[in-house]
Amino acid sequence: MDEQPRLMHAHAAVGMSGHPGLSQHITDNTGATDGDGRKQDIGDILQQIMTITDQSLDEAQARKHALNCHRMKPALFNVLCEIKEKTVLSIRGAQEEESPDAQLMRLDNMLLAEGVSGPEKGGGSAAAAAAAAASAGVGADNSAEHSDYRAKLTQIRQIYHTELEKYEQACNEFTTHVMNLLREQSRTRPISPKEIERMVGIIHRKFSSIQMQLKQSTCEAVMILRSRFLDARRKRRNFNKQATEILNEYFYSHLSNPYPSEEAKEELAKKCSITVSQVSNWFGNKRIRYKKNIGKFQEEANMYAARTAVNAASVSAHGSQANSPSTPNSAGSAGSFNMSNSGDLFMSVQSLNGDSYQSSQVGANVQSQVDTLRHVISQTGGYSDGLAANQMYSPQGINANGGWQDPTTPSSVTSPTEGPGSVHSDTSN
DNA sequence: GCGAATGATTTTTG
DNA sequence: CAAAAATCATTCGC
Repeated sequence: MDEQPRLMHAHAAVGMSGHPGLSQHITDNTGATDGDGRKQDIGDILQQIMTITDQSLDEAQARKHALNCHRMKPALFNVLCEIKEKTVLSIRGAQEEESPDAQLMRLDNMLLAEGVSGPEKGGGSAAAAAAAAASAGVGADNSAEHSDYRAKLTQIRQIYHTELEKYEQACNEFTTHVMNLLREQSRTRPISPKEIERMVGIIHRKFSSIQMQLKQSTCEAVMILRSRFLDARRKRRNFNKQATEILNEYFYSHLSNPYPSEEAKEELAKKCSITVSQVSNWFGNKRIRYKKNIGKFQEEANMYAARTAVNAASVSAHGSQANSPSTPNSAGSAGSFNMSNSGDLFMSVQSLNGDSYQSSQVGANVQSQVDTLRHVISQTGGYSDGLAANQMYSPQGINANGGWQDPTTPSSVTSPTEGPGSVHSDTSN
């Protein structure tokens, strides 16, 4: 119970509010042990702190100035800075983040690829480049088709750039502000330049994370725009008539094996001014749709077969080595040639089929139809110049299951499977 | 406006 | 993996 009176004493001292020298007296008065002395020191400091509020501002300024002018001040400051540095560093050392960097790079690359964040500022050129890249090889209709797309892309670009600039400016402003503040405070607080640097780093990281969000949302916007405007399904255009004719001609003249090789596809693509994959699509669609309903395509098949026959006839008439059969440029040549002749040619083939052939009656029983046709084809194997005959509306390659045999083998028009001589002509069947 | 046609994409298959 | 089959999304003719 010795404590109580001393505590009371301390309180009393604080309450007494006063002179700096007072503690001295108290210490002297109690005349206590070492421990007691330290406690007394704390009381002393407390009291000093409490008295600060009572001091006038001028007095405080004067004290501050006195402190600043103290000869030991710089040394003390340095020591404090060092200690702080060590503590802060030890706290900070643990965390290191590299993951957002990769993502940021991905976003940057994408924006660059999309022409949003390109080096050039003139909106038109970048957008045009992007549009050209996006629609490479589609054909002649891009400029009008993608003007809307380009406008929207430019809009996104502008928003992106203004926002980016805004963020950058805000970042710089904030950074300089904080730096100034810290520099000023470093006169009264132990703040080392390194710490300021670190602070700037933190600020930059924060702002770059905001920037990343901006970039991400820009990317999303571009993606949505892309899918909306460049999705080929949405912007489907029918091929022009000439292209369709060329494709159909190839298809029906290779009906036994309508699988154009890569080279053939390339050539067709070039001729039709479409892409190779479009040719592939076309043939895929054509094969499946033809096979599904041969009857529906019979007329078309006949037409193209006749045309091809004309072409072949014209070729054979002009000399065997004049025109390569692989270039059925019939659109022009067939027109000039005698069209009725082709009709006769076809009619004669049709007549070989006897009474069974009628385009309207097909469909009911595809299986029997296929069989019949196959039979007819085998009978017409020896027909005239050969070239045209076995190419004519001849699904002989279609097997019982409705598929073309051996689709992997490259097409070869000029090598029919059946020998013309092997078939004896029993047209009565 | 409707349905067929058609080019493209997606899913299945061998 | 390429082709078939199924499906989607658009165009076109009526």
